Order: sequence, then C-alpha cells, then structure tokens
Amino acid sequence: MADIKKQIEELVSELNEHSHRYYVLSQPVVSDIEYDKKFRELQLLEEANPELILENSPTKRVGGDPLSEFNSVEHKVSMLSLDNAMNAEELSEFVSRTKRFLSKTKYAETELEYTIEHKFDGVALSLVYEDGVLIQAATRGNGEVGEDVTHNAKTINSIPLKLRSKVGLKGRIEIRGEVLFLTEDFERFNEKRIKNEEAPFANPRNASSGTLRQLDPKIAAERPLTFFAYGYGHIDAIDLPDSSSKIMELIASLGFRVSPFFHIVKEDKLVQVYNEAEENRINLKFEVDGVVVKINSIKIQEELGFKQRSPRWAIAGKFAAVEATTKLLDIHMQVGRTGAVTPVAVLEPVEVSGVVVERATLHNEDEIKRKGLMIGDRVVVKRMGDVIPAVISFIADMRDGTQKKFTFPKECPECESELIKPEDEAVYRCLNSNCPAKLEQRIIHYASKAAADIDGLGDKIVTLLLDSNLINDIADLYELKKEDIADLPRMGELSAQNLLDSLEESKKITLARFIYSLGIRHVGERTAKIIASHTKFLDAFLKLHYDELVEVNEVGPGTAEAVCDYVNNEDEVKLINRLIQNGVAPTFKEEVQKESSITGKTFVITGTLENYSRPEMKKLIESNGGKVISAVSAKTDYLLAGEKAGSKLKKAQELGVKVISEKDALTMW
DNA sequence: ATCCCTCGAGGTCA
DNA sequence: CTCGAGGGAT
Repeated sequence: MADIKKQIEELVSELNEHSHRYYVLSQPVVSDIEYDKKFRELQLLEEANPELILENSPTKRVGGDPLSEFNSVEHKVSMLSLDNAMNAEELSEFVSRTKRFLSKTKYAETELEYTIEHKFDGVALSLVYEDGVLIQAATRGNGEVGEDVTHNAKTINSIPLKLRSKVGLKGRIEIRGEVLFLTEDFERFNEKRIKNEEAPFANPRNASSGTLRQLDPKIAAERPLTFFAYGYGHIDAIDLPDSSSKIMELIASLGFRVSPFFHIVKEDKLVQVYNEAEENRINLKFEVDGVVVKINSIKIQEELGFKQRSPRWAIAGKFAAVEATTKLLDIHMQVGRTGAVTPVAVLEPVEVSGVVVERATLHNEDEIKRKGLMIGDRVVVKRMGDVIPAVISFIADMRDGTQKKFTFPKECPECESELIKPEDEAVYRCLNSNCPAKLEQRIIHYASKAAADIDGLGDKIVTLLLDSNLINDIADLYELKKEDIADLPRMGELSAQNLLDSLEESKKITLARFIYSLGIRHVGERTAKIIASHTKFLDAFLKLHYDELVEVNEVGPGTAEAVCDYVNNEDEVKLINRLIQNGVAPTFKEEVQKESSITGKTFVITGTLENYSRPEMKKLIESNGGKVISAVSAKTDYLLAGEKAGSKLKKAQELGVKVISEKDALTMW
C-alpha cells in the first residue's frame, strides 16, 4: 500500500512537471504519447485506490497554468478533454459502457448513432464571435482559464473575422477547433528557417503552439497556420440542431474549415472506420493522433452527461504512437560494401508506432552536427512515413552535463585504415580493399536476390563462413566442400547440399547480373544492365576504357571512373578470373521487349499486390516494354498501387500521377 | 529539375 | 519487402 501511495505521488509530481513544461513553457521533454501513458497509469492507480487521490493530481484538471504575459480568458463553458481509448478493444469498451449507462434510461432500446472524425494533433483554440464578429481567441489553458491570443488568431487565414450568415447574428457564438500546420506548409516553413540559419521546429504541433504564443503578431503572420473547427462552446445567437453531425454542417456553413473525414456510423462499423483511419493517416495533409468518437444525438449526449473531467458521450480513439523520446546510448559505425562509413544511433529500446526501435540511421557526420546530437542525449524518435526510424532532435532541457561530445572517427572501425572524405562529399569512406567489413558486405551483396541469387546464403551464413576461415572472397564460395559446410554450427548435411545446389545454380548468370553482383560503386541493377548491353561480353567489359564508357548514355564520369578503377585493379581481375575458373559463366542475354502500348512508359509499384510479387510484376512490365523505377516523380506515368500503399500513393496523388490497380495494369498490354 | 543508386532499420513468413 | 535521406548523374 505504501508503495502504491509513493507511486502515485511520483507520477503526480512527474506529470505536473511535464504538463508545466508542455502547457506553460511549450517545451515538452517527453512526447505526448509517453505523457498519455503515464497519465493512464496514474488514472488506473487512482481508480483502484480512490482514497489515495492527491489534491494536485493532473487527473483533476485538464491542463496547466497559463503564461503570465498574456491576458487570461475565462471560458464560459470549460474546454474539457476526452478520455482515451488506446486501441480497438478499448473503443469497444466505450460502446458497451455507453450502452450500459443508457440501459437504465428511456434510450435503452434506441440504436445509437456515432460520429467519427479526426483528432487533430495541433493546439486547441476557442473563438468567440459577438454579433458575428470575432472578438476573442483563446487557448485552452487549464480548461477553465486560457490565454488571449486574439492578435495571433487574426493572422490565420482560415479563421473568419466575420461569420457567414444569411440572417443577422445577434449574440454570442463560440467555435472551437484546432490550430495546426499542414505538413506541406510545415516542411516549407522549416526549410526556410534552416536557410536563414534558424533552428528548425521539431514537429508541427510545437511550431503551432510556439506561434500562437508569440507576443508579436507580425511573427505569427509569417507562419502559415491553419484552423480546423470541430466543436462549440457557449452559443446564444442561434438555435443549435439536435445532432453533432448537423452542428458540424452548421459550423462549416459559418465559414470554417472542417475535416472532410466525418462519418456517421452504427456500432458495428466503428472499429472498422477507426482502423481505416489509422492506416490512412499517412495520406493526410495534416497530422492526426487519433479519431474522436461521439454520440451523434445531442439529447442522448445530455442524458449521458459528464464525469469529473470529460464527457461520457465522447472518446478519443488514439493511434499507436508515431513519436517517442528515448536515450541516445551510443553512435555505432557501419562499414558498407563500398566502404561508406555510416553512423547509426544506438537507442534505449522504445516503442514507436507499434514496434520497438533500438537503432536508427544518422546518415552522416553533417547530419549529426546539424542536429547537434551528443551521446547520452534524450532524443525524439519518429518513424518516417510510419516505417523508418529516425532521430528527429534532442531535448535541450535534458542536458545535464553527462552528455559526451561525439567525434567522427578518423579510422575505419574494422581495419583501422584512414577514412577519407572528399571535400564536396558527406560520406567518409574506408579505401582499404581488403577491409574485412567491406569484404563481408561484398559477399552478402553477391549472394543477394538481384545479384547471383544464392539461396541459403544470407548474412548470417556469410559471417559464419568468414569466421571459420572457409572463405575469404566470392570465388572461395565455389570451392567449398560439403563436409566443411555441414560441420558449421546449425548447419547439417541437407542445408549443406542445398547451399551447394544454389551455388551450382548461380553459375549460370546473365552478364548484367554478374556486373551488378561485383558491387562496384554507382553500379546498381540498372547501370549494370546498361553496361552489359554495351559490352555484350565479359572480355569486353574487362577491357573497358574511360573514354568509351563515359560516352554511353546514362553513364557519367563518376560511374565510368568507378568501373574503370575496378577493371584496372589487378586483384579484382584476378578474382573475376578465379570465378570463371570455378565455373561461373556470365552470358549476355538480349532482353526481349515487346512493343506494346506501355513501351517507354514508366511505372512505380507500391503496396502489396494480389497475384504477383513485386519482382514478378517488375519483370512483367519490363518484358512488355515498360520501365519500372523506384520513386514517384512528376514524370512517372503510372503508379501501380496494391494494398496498404503508403506515402508513394500520397505523392502520386499530389503530383497528379495516374494511379492504377493490378487489374488495370494487366489489361494494358 | 529530375531520376536513380546506395545504405540504413525493421517486420513478416515459410 | 517496406520506406526515406542524401547525393551523384544527366
């Protein structure tokens, strides 16, 4: 019991500290998600031990104290917050809770209608109109008292200074909504800040909050904020309709921007729409952190009433966290196939959008400098496009002197040779061609699907073979003995035979794949094909000269130099000769290309297709004369989108690229 | 201005 | 298999 009391006390003081930083100072040191998590932890403890609830518990109020520099504004109707449902299950619990409550009322038999809309990730704002004219804008503050930010609100284009109405409006209308940056605006704005050598904002919500708190409205005016209306406070100028959905229509008609995502659903569709909204969040023009579900009927809302700090007739269905803070434990160096040395953040494991993240690429030295990271920093971690973990920024307030400056190593972490960074490049490289790390990566690359495609030879086995000194290079692979492989840990007779079979299979290889599999810098799948089509024979490839190669279309000076360096390197030529001796036989294969309606058209494939794997579809398109590229641009002809298409679909829509389905594609040739 | 390549992390499924 | 950042090539 004493433990629980202490736990509650600690949570309360921690949460109060965080909420002070969040609401009063606009300098959060933890992400919303973490705050919410702790808040719920406290809520649960308090529910189980109501006698231990503290007077200053954050569950007793909805925010923090307002800043002193602004005038305070008392909300006529307090701005409450909503209870959170963290997943579909908790959303369903809300439904049953509501029904249970209503079962004792005259609505026991009524089939309930719910509205479901976006929960914006911005800053809440209340707008008061007197006789149709904006007279006051205020932040939420602690829910009862907020700050007057009228001067800044007036600079926001999407906030009407005068309401649209056919009839004269006499009296008061208070509209509530969210101020935010559209993602696009935010990115442009941040780019400008970087160009002006100002610190970029960590995220759109912080930027919105910071902007509303400017004392000088000129600064706010330069920042492209947007206001979305979603609710109302005290209204006596008009009679309100009897449902949330009709009120939303009314609000929109008064001249406010509202989210197009607004559904009226029955109980059975609620979870489905919630899930769809989460899947689709990446395609939105603004950030959302969940959905808001309300009972549509105002009468039933009134019947349900309020708990201490939130209405019983609404709930926020939160999405999985997209952002979290964690500790930057260390920065590791990875040596790639081409010798590129990339710094990787080693993080204290933290859950972000449903997965545990413990590593994130930091790209290069400049990137670390730009972000100003130090080892030991508390950092904000996000998954870009909800997929790729990235370190966004560090939290300056959490610097306590224990952080260590990071210096980029001068030597290769694997072979200790000097790292070289050309003047105008960002990447340090290990130039030692015998560097064990490079060697390993080259073998893994050789075995990979698009290269020699050696089944059963993944990175783990490559490491194993190297460690046990069974191989030193690619050519050694073809001299492996079955017994040697079978003796390796976790390998047996059968896997050994399978590996040998795959190796045998890999000897028949097209010239293009062979050139690609060598892992020459700048020579990817595509460039390899171009070079193979030019030389047609391995001999000719090995005799390539710079002047000849650089004339080839789509081969530039950089690529030509890299290839010539390679074929002029004695060791590399020796390696190729040994591969040939061991039976590897690259042959040029003319790619048969049918003339068809898609000849010369470019395609990007995204999402999961129904009947084809992506490489299969790629082959199919290419054999019909089309071209498959990796990223959507304005010049892309078609985006072939399968299930769960993400950011590429969004980009295609923005750029007006035609989006087709798998079925559409198959009828095109 | 645009396209492509390289390199990184992490999840899923057989 | 997925995506994004950064940079080289055109």
